[in-house]
Amino acid sequence: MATAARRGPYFCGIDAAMDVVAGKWKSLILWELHHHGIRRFAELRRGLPGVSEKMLIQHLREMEEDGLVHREVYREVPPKVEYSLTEHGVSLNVALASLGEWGTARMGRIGAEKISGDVAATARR
Amino acid sequence: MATAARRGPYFCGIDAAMDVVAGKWKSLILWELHHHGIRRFAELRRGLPGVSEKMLIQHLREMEEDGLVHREVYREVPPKVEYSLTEHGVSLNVALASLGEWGTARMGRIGAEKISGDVAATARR
DNA sequence: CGGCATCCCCCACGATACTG
DNA sequence: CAGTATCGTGGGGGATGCCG
Repeated sequence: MATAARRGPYFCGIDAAMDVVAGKWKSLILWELHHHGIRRFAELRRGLPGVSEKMLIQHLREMEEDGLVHREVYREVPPKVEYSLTEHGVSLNVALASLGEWGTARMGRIGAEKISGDVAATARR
Repeated sequence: MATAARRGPYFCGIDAAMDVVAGKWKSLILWELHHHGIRRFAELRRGLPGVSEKMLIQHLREMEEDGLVHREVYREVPPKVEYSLTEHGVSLNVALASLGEWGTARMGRIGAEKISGDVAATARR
């Protein structure tokens, strides 16, 4: 069963926000959806090298439950499902922007490498 | 041995930032140190109800290794150790501010409760 | 006071296989 | 294509006890 966020009680706002973003891939899913607007399941998979099918769907479901992601199902053959950010999800991404800049600066500071596009999934421990 | 951040490679800045903040209490430690400036070990413990001694010291060491926290040891009897944020740690906290506001807003949205205590009580705007 | 050492548990996460 | 189902595991994290 998907657990999603524990929904409190929290120590403070950061605690509540981290709860929703906790999970190995959630912030990356946010990032991916933010930059592409709408993405199909397979597109998301390709955008997140190394993610397993199971974790991707699980995180997506939890984020949907938390009101961050919208899931649109098209009853066709072959199946087609589109994921996008809700208003709430967009606002979270905006709030994450400054953190992203900090992280980028830190990467330069410590000389960390960046995973570009479809470079090896194995790069990630 | 403490692992601290994996130090890359990363997908993006958010990835790098989340890596450093990942851990059940790290963001809360940041918050606590930010609002009190300098704190002794026992003070931090009291400010984070529920944290175990082991996790607190482990997270503090990792954050020190990541350059976020400064550890000042006084060779006295009884022992005295003071923790504070480095410049880098302060900048991370600044970057976390907007996320904290988002989380606070979300708490209202979903009707989550707040853990009352030193951390929450000292939060002011 | 401020740690470090140990034991142990749970579950987030991964791998694999199958389905509408 | 977009999922389910199931099993196994690593390590994050809790509890407890000892030490300078």
